[in-house]
Amino acid sequence: MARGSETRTRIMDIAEAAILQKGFGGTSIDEIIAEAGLTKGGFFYHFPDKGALAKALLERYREQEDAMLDDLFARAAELHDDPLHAFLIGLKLFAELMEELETTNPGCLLATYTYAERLFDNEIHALNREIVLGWRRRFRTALDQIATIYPPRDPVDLDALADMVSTTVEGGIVMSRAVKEPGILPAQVMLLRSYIKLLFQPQIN
Amino acid sequence: MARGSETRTRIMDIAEAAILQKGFGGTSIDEIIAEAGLTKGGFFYHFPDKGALAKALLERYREQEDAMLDDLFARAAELHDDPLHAFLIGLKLFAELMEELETTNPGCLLATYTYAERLFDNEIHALNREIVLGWRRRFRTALDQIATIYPPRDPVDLDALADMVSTTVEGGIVMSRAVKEPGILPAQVMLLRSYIKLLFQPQIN
DNA sequence: ATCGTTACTGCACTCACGGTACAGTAAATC
DNA sequence: GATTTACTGTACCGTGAGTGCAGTAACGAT
Repeated sequence: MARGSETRTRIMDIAEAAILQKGFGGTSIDEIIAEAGLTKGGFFYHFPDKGALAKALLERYREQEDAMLDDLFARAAELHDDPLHAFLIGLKLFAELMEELETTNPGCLLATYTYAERLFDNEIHALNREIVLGWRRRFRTALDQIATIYPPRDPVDLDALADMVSTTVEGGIVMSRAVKEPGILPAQVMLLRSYIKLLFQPQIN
Repeated sequence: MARGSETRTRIMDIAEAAILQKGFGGTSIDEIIAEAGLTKGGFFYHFPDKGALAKALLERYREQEDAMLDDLFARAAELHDDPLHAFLIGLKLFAELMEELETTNPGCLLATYTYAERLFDNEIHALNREIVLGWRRRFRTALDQIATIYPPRDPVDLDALADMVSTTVEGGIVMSRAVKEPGILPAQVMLLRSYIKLLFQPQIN
């Protein structure tokens, strides 16, 4: 049992790194098994097809990402009682994190799957949807708490505003990759932070 | 001469529609030539390889997109002399446009290329970079005019703010696709507009 | 009228990649 | 000691990208 799940994990680690660099279609099974030191039969013992590998990676990615966000915003909440300030601190911490991991861009996997071909079945598309809707719920909860205390200075739909966090991250990754400037992603997160601040912070007259 | 360029255009039209739906890797040459009614030899007469087709599509896309943005913000400038209000009108028009073309998402092609595999060579990556930097210059110019009149209420880097337009569009497309709600993209553009408004509009005390 | 170029057709092939099938086997587990 | 787990090894199939090249119909220029 331990021997098998180790191999499975090793396949997934190698595949994830390769896919984030070269895309899903650009990563061949041959290349994965060569690096993992096993044969084709060994690969297909663990995963019925390449799509199953994709799904397993996406599920693992969601768990890791959720844990990361839970931890990050929990730490932010400890630093400040006020929900607005806690959220702003959370976004700052998030921007700093994005600055650190220049290479292994998070969110990548989801966007890779969204954009890449029909190689993916409905299960993957449903999972993709679930992940994004989970982010919406997460940030919506935080924004609800803020909006009850601080009335927004411009009428906004809080679901759309919650989506703006994900939009900024996904868009920031596309931009960072296209221009090859890793600094764009954290800068965009900080602009989102600036908007949240202006939108909710009471004016000092 | 006319006969040849017509075929070339037909190939590109068919390919673009297929790629925007199914991704680059998910679109086969066989399927393109079947729809265009020609043979493999005919395809490779026009394009040395699939990458050359991708490059031609991206170049054509840039021209169309530039023309669209030129027209849109020129119309907005006609509607209002003030650069801030003209920009806000431009973003509104842009959001409305995004609402109309639910199917053929613009920006798609660039993000598709950014995310998709190593199938693309350095020329394509350079072109991708150029396109994004072109957008940065375009919006930076508009923002410069705004900032000279209206001092921003939060210190922001105007290049990053210019990039925020592209980030919002690219991220909005990823989100719309992932959740399968076409309304997300225009909603995100309107949130960007809200930020620009709050950032530059003088307070009414 | 002919010559050369343009824009293909048709065919035959190679290689990479995803995937299938299945027989055999070493090591761990019951 | 028997069974299950986790593979190896080999051989094979279909699809898609791409090559190579000979032939040819249409058209413009001389």
